[in-house]
Formats: sequence, structure tokens, C-alpha cells
Amino acid sequence: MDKIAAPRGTADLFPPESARWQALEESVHRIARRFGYGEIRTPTFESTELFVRGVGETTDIVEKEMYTFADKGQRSLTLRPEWTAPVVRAVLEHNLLAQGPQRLYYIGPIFRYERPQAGRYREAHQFGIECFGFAGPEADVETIALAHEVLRAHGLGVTVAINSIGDATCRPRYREALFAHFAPHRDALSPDSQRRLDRNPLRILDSKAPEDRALVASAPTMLDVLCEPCAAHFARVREMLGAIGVAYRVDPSIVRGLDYYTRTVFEFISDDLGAQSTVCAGGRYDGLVAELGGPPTPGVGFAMGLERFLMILAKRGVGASAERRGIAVVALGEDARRRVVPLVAALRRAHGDLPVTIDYGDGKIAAQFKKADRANARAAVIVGDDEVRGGSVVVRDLATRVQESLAATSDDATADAVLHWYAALPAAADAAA
RNA sequence: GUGACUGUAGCUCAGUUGGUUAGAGCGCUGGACUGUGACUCCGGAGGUCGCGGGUUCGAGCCCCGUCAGUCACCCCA
Repeated sequence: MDKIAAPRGTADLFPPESARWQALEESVHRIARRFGYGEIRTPTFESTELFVRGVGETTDIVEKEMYTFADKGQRSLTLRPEWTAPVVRAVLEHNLLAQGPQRLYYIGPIFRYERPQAGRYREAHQFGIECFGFAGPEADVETIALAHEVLRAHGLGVTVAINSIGDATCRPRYREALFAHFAPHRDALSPDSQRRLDRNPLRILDSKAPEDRALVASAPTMLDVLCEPCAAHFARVREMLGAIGVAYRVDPSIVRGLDYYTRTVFEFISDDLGAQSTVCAGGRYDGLVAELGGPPTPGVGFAMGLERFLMILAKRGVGASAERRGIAVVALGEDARRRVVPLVAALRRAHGDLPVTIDYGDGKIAAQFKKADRANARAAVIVGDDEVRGGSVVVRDLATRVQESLAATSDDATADAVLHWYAALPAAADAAA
């Protein structure tokens, strides 16, 4: 087969699926704006160095998942595997922090070289926010509240799982405590966890291996070891989440994979996603801005996987029914078709919002009605030989099958008459009943 | 990167222990009905059986490779 297919782990998008994406994107823009966030767009590729420093040299993303290439000038570039590092880079490059705290959101693709499976693709799309300049727990809560609102706005009742992974003071202590707990039982751990023990003992906590379960359950939790400022911060986060009515559950096994997180981390999890159950995840990253060469600046944010979100909505059948809307122009014969072109233009000009379609083919009237019906048009405007001769158009309500004849004069006047008639139609739901 | 399962029409799928011109439903299209969507009836188009190799007198079916999809691991949105 010499047909070229889309690369592995990528997908084409077209109607009616693309309409679901548009609806989600619009709602996400609206909600971010409502929280006072402004959109940031950054290049699709960046210097490889940005991700190595920003995400962490020993993370899986950097070690094996990046699309890295050399351009013709021998620069090493990488397709964006995540948004936080590029956003920080842009904020620093344009010195936005000089103007005070920044609330930014983004929506767009990321690229990771992974084996595709449910909810995982090589090109995926994320919506997320980054809030810079607020060290207090209010910013953590606002971030969680925004994510919560996006999910809630689409009818998902969700509980956020939260944890604190401490800061530079207490996290090293916790690593030691974990190591001390697991090391004596090294041989009893799963092979993966034996490896984690040396590289990053925190990762053992979310192991799925059954042989690890008992040891994980008896392990000390981060919350036992938190330094006093971190403990106070976490307590305030919990208190305020309760105050704004966001349901949460403390889950000490949440550790997050990227190096830059500090203190609060959280995940929104869904049962509808199979093994990739996280639809949205984030946390605080107070060290990242300085790490990338900026002034020490606290930050907190999240990333939401749009494919995963849409997957949940599809599974729940949310937003499945499209309403009947718009006008299909039916022209019978070449003469009528020619004369109807200006009328179609006038209809589209007159009312920017209604879809106006026309079939330029030679199909007979029954076929054209069928197409209009399938396309979910509400009304048809019919022009045939009789109408051309008599100076009229027939307008038909496709929901009730009731039709009438309107006088046709100038194209603009006819368009007005048609739209006036359309505006008076009963609601589609009533019409169907 | 590891493992399992699956690739037949636009879609969903049949296809007997390997055996003539590969089928169905839906969709598309023409007609019955020469200007009205449903239903019914009759006709038509649409397939290099993912691709490459092998075994065989003969492969959609068996074997190997490869590409892709699906699911899980690792990891992550």
C-alpha cells in the first residue's frame, strides 16, 4: 500500500467531531477569561536546552519522549512536549514579571514520542494555566477552582485529589525516610520499584504492582514529614477548598513526574479513561522560574488533556444532540441555480449567524431534501421554474413539513422576508412534538 | 522500549477443515413517484482482503517480516 497515512499516534479531525472540539475550546476560553487569565501562545518548537533544564534531565519526557531534531543551522530544537517551561521562558524573555503577577492560559498541541494507547497520543492537546507571583495558598486554590469549573461546566461532578510534596527543606528528608523504609525490603519489591528506589523513591508510592502494595501502605507519608511552613500552606489550601465548595480528597500517593513541582500537587481523575485516568494535573512550582534564569518567583498551574476530556464527554454522551438550525437552499435546474446564487449571498450577508447551505449538484428535489435533513437544517428555501416565473420562493419548515410561498423581489428584500419567516418558526423541540 | 489482541467496501461486520467470479446490513447513487425528506420495491457504483515475502496445484484463511489500530506495562494530560 503506497497511500500515505497520518503518522503513528496522530489523528485527523473533521465534522462532526471537530464541532465538539470547537465547543470545548470556546468554553475553555470563556472560563479562563472569567478568572482574569489572558491567553499566551508560544512557538511549537523550542531550544532543546529549555526542556532539559526546565523539565528535568532524568525525567522520562527528556530521556526518551522528545521529538528532537537539528535544523539547517545545526541548532538542536524540540517539539514542545509540555507547556510550562515555554511559558516561563516567554515570560522571562519579555520581562512580564516586571509588571507584577501574571495570569496566563494556553491551549494547543504537545508532542511526545510514546506508544499510543487509550488517552495517549504522540500529538495531544492541552489546555492549562500558569499563575506567577503569588506564594500564598489562595493561588493554589484559584488554580484548582478554575480546572474544577471547566469540568463542572461540562456536567462532570468531580473530586480533586491533592497532596503536598514539600519543598527544598522537607522533601529531601522525605526521600531519606522512604529509602530507609523500602531499602531493607529491596528484594521483595517489583523490579520496577527496585529501580525507582535508587532513582526516585517517591515513584514507588504510585506503583501498580501487587507485590509492592503492602510496603507502600505501611510507608511514611509526606504529610508526616512536612516542614512547618509547608504544613501550614497545605492546611490553608484544604481550608479554602472547603470554603469555596470544591470537593477534595487527600491522596498521599500523588507525586507527579516532573522535577519542578513543590508543595501542592493535584490531579483530577476519571473512571472513564482506562489506565490513563488523569484528565487534569498540576501543582505549585516555586523553584522553576529561578531555575530558568529568572528572579525567584512562585508559580502554580495545571495542564488538562483535551483528548481525555473529550473521551469522558463522549462516554457520557454529553452534548451529543445537535439542534436543527440554518437554511438549505434548494434550486431545481440550472437556470434556478444560477438565479439563486445572489440570494444565497444575500442570506449569508443578512444574518452572520445562521448556516446557509446550497447543493450545486443536479440532484432531484427528493435527494436535496434528504441532504438538507441529514445536515440538520431547520428550513429549506426552494426555487424552481415555477418560482422563477412567478417571482416567488417557497419556504419550508423541515421540522414540521409546513411550507408557504413568499414573494421574491430584490435579493436583499427576499432574504429579509425569508429570515423574518425563519425567526417566527416555533422552537424546534416543540415542532418535533 | 516490553507484552497481548486485531487489520476484508465510506461505516459495522460475515467469510466453514485452505478450493471457482469475496458477501450482508447501513450509507451513497439511479428508478418506481418527470417538484418534496419517512416507508416499501427494483437496479447501480464501490474491494490490489493493510503491505511485502514464504508454504501450497491453489491463500482472505497457514508461516515469517513490516506498517497501522486497540489494550496493558513503563510513564504521563
